[in-house]
Amino acid sequence: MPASGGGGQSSGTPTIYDVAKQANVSIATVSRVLNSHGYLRAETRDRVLQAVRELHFVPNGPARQLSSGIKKVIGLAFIRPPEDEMSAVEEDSLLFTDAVIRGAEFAAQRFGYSLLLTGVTEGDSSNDVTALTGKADGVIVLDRVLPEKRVATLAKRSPLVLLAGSGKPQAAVNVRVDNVQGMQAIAQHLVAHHGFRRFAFMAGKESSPDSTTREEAFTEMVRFLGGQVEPSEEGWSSDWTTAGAFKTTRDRLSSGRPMPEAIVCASDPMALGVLQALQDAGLRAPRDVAVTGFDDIPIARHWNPSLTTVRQPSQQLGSVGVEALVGLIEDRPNAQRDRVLPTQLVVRASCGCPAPTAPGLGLLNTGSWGSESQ
Amino acid sequence: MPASGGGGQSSGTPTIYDVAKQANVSIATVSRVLNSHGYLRAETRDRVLQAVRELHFVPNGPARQLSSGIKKVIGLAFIRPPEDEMSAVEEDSLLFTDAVIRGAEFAAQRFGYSLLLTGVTEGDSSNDVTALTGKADGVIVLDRVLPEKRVATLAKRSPLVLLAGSGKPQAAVNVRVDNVQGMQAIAQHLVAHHGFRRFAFMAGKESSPDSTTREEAFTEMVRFLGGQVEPSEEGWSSDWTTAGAFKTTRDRLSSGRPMPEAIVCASDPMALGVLQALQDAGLRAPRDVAVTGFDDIPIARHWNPSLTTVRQPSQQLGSVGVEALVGLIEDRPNAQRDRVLPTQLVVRASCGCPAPTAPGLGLLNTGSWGSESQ
DNA sequence: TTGTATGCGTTATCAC
DNA sequence: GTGATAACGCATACAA
Repeated sequence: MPASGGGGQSSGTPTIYDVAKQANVSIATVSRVLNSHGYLRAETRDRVLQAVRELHFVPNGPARQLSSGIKKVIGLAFIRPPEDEMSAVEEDSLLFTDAVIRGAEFAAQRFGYSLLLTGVTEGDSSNDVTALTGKADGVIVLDRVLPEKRVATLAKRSPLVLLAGSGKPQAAVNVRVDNVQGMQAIAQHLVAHHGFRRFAFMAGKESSPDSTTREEAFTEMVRFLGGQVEPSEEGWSSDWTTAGAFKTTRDRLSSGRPMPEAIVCASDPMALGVLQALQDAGLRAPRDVAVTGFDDIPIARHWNPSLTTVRQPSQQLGSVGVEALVGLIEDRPNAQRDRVLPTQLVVRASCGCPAPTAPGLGLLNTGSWGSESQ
Repeated sequence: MPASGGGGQSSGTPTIYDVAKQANVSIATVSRVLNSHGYLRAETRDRVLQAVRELHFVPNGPARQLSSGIKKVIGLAFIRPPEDEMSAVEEDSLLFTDAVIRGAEFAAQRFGYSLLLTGVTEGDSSNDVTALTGKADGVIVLDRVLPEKRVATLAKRSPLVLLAGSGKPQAAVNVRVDNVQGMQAIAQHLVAHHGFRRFAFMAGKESSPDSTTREEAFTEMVRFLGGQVEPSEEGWSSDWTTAGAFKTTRDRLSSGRPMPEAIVCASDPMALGVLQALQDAGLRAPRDVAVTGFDDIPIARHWNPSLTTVRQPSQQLGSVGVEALVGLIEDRPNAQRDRVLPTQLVVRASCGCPAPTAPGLGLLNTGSWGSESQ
C-alpha cells in the first residue's frame, strides 16, 4: 500500500495530486475544474485542464464514488442458462433478455448511468445480487432471479426494480407487461374467430409467476366464453424451453389421448417446440391443431407456419425499468412507480388465419446498429 | 460529510464498523473473516458472521475497490445506433453486439468479473471510453468505437482488448475473426463450384477495416483463380446497412450496365438489401445473379432464398475477448494475446446450391436462456 | 477565487 | 489470533 498521499510521484496512473502539482494549484482546485464547481479564474482552469491532458489524467472511479457516495451505476441481474443448454432457437433469437439489456443500457445512458451486468445461474440465487447492491446505486432484478421473498427484503436495503415479475410483491417498484390482457385477446381470437372450444395450455416452470398469470388469465377467459382448457398439470407442463415443450408434446401425442383444437403456449420458444413435435408426428399446424405463443421473438415471424402470438415490448421493459429505478435513486417526486406495459395480439398463420405479410415486408428503413458484423 | 469513523451509529447502510461493534471485535477481524484471510478462532468467525447476517451487511464496493486497487470490473464499449435507425432486419437479428455482450458476460462471470456496459454513439468518440477506464480494471473496445490511433494511446494507459478490429493496431491485444479465410472460401466456392468469373463486391463504409479486409481477400483470391471483381468504388459502396445496399443496387440496376454473375457482400444485412433490390427489378437470385453475405445472422437461414454466407462466432468473440483481457489484467504469463477466430463457409441457396436443410433442423437441444419471456 | 484538512469504508501492515 | 492504524484517491466544508 505505497503512499502517494500528497507527494504524488508520477509513478503509475496519475492522481489528482499529480495534476495539482503540475498545474501549481491545490487538489481542491483540480477537483473543482473537473466538476465545474464554484468560480475559478479562466486562466487557472486552463492551466489545470492542460495538466490533465498532459498527464492523461482519468479520475479514479472508486475513489470518486466513495467520496461522493454516488456511483452512477445501475446493476442488472438476469437469469443465465448453462451455456451448453441453449437450443438453436434460443441461441439464434434476439432473446428477451438481450432486448431488455439493450433497452436498459440505452435509458441508463440517457440518465448518465452505466449498466453493471450480472448473470445469475438459475437456482443459485446466493449472494451475487446482494453483492451487486454494494456496487451500484440501485438494482434491476429480472423475474426468477430471486424468490419474491428475497426481493422484498432486498428492496428495503437498496433501490430496486422488479422487472417482468408477477407484480404481486410489494417491492418498491414493479415494471411488467400486461399478461392478462394479452392472453384474453388470444382467447377471444381463438374462440370467437376460429370457433375453438377445447384447449390445452403449455405452461413454463410451475413456479414462475409469469406462466401462472398467463395460464390463469387464459383459462378464465376461455371458460367465460364457453370453452374448456386442459389444466397444464395434466401433461402440459414444460420448463420454458423449446426442447422441454417438444418432449412434453411428443409424450402427449404418443399417449393416444385426444388432442385439443388449439395449444396455447406461455412463450414462443415453447410454441416452436410444440410445432416441431407436431410435425414429427405427421401433424400440421394449423390444419390439425392450432398453436400460439407469447413474446413475439423475431423468428416467430419467419417460422413456417408463422406464429400467432402476443407481442411484449421487451426493449421498452428495460428502458422503463431504468427510468423507474433512477426515479427511486434520485428520489424524483414525479417519478412513476409501478408500471404495466401493454401487450399486443399478433395474428399470423399458426392459428389458422391467412399469413398476413409477404416475406421481406417492412424490411427497409435506414439502419446501422452493429452493422459491420451483425 | 458526516463521520461514522469509529463510532458507527447504525444509521444508514451498515459499515464494517457496525459489524465490528456488534460482534465485539475490531474491523480488521471483520475484514479477515469476510476475505477468509489469516487464522481466526472459529468462535470469533461465527460471531462476526452472525453480526453480518443480523445487520444485512454488504461491503461497500467503491471502498473495497479503492483500498485494494482491484475493481473486478470489465468495461465493454460498443457502438449504439440512434434508436430510430434500426431496420427490421437489424432489429430482428440476434445482433452482433448482443451476441458479443452475451459471450462476454458469460466469460466475465467465470473469472469473477462483472461487465460494465457503455454504448457509444458513432462519431461521438469523446471521453465515454476514457471514463470507463477509471471504473474498470480493463476495457474491451469494439471496432469503430474509437479511431485506431486512440485505441493505441488508451492501450498504454489501461489493459485493453480491441475486438473485431482490423488486427493491425499494435494495441495490446487484438481479438478478431478470420475475415481472410472466410472470403477465400467463398471465392473458391463461387469460382470452382459454380464457375463464375465476373463478380462485384458490395463494401461497407469505406473507412471500415473489416470491409476493406474482406474485399481485398476476396478480390485477391478471385484474381488468383482467374476471375475478376468490379472494385467497390465503381458503384458498389454502401454503408453496412440493408437500406444502403438496396439503394446502391437499385441505382446500379437502372444504370443499364451489365450485371456481374455474383454479388458478394461484406455483411448479411447488405446481402438482404441486394436481394430485395433484385427482386424489385424482376430479377431473381440465384437464377439471374448469385448473392452472398457475411455473418450468418439468424434470418439468413430463414430467408428466401436462404443466404449463402460466412459464419463468424460472435458470442465466442466476446468470451475470448474477456479471456484475453483478464489475462492482461492479472498478468497471466500463459495468456494468449492476439487471437484470430475461425470463420466458416455456410452454403445455402442464394449462390445457386440446393437449399441444404429443412426448416427447423437442429432446433432441439435442451435450453432455457431467458426462457420465460424471450 | 483558492488552499487546508477531514472523511468516505475498506484492505493491509504492523505490532501485541 | 487479534487490534490499532495508515493508506487508497477524491470531494467538500471551512478558512483565508
